[in-house]
Amino acid sequence: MARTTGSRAEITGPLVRDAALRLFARHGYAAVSMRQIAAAVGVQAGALYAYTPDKQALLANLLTDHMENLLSAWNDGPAAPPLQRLEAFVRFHIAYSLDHTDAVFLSYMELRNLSPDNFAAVATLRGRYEESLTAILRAGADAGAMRLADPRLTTMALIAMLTGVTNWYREGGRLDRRAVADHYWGLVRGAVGAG
Amino acid sequence: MARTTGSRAEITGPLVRDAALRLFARHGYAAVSMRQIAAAVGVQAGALYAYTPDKQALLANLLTDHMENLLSAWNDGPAAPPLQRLEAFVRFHIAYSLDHTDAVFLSYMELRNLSPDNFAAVATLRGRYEESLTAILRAGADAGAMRLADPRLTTMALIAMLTGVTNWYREGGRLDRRAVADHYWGLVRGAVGAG
DNA sequence: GTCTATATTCCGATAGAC
DNA sequence: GTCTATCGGAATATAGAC
Repeated sequence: MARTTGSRAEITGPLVRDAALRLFARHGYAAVSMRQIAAAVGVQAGALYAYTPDKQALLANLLTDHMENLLSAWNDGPAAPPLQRLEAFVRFHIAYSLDHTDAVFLSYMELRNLSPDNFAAVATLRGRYEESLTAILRAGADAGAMRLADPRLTTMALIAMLTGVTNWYREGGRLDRRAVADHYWGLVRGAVGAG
Repeated sequence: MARTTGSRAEITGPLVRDAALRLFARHGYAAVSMRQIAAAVGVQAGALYAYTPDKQALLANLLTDHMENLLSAWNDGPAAPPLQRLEAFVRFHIAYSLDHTDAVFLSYMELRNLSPDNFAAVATLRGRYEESLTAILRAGADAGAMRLADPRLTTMALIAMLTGVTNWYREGGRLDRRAVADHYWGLVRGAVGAG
């Protein structure tokens, strides 16, 4: 995979990020060396420092980008009925998680390896995403379409349940994505008392 | 914390395991050095090798022990009504998870750092625990006490939801353990169609 | 069982040539 | 922008004294 010298900034940058994301998710941030990332890209270790000031910034960048992408991909429809909004959230969260397994895994696995500043930034974004689900639940409870004891606790419980799909789902397995999402939506609907 | 020389095998062994568990959970297996573990215990790094052949075995030992403890702590009552068994499982799983946060976190965070043999051993134990929940769900569905589309998927979903409590619960927070367990049981009951 | 000392390897990051 | 080469330090693990 080694190449002779040459300038390919436009493609090398994303390749570095892709390789780092994959390796960090697979082996853990601390277990992956800059040399391994470089080898996966096909350059020497020193070349990576043209794209990131250091290893820590590389991680922080991956995590904040993931959270921002997640937030901008989720489009709530505040005018729709709460149950419809909730179903959309469930299906969106599952699909997005399965489409970005590495980033999802990394972003609740390596938060502890972020500097305080970077951690705070990611936590804020995550809080905003969680709050968007809480708002749906509150609206549902207020409208009488859902019956739930604690919107905040329910938010945490549901997100953990939905994200957990990445731990066991395998493409080509017994259930396809549609079937999985249908089943999870059934569970969620029951959990919020809208069964 | 450094001590002068002396023989304290009986207490040092557990101290090494405790320190390793805490540090691995906090910072990640790869990020923790044998020197750090030794410093936490109050010995020099070389002394650790009287208790473990290497770092990898230390991790494997912690994870298999955790799974074995979990399995032997859980006592199902197969004769009781399914809903009662399910409630007992929910309360047990939450309580046990909150009592062993570090081990729980570690055991689904550092599986990837196990050798294939050690991984297979842990996966088998985990599978047995999961199966004990699946059995309850099947019994509930057969008895008509629960309404669920897929016992296996429901097992994975519920365990992820319940384990997730370790991500946000804080002692002395807005809700105490009892209230948390009550709310989760309400969510589970709804999810399995027994609301 | 624990210490000190060390062999060996690898790490992140930088310097300077091209 | 990428290379080669290297600095300074820290890692796991071992050897031998006590």
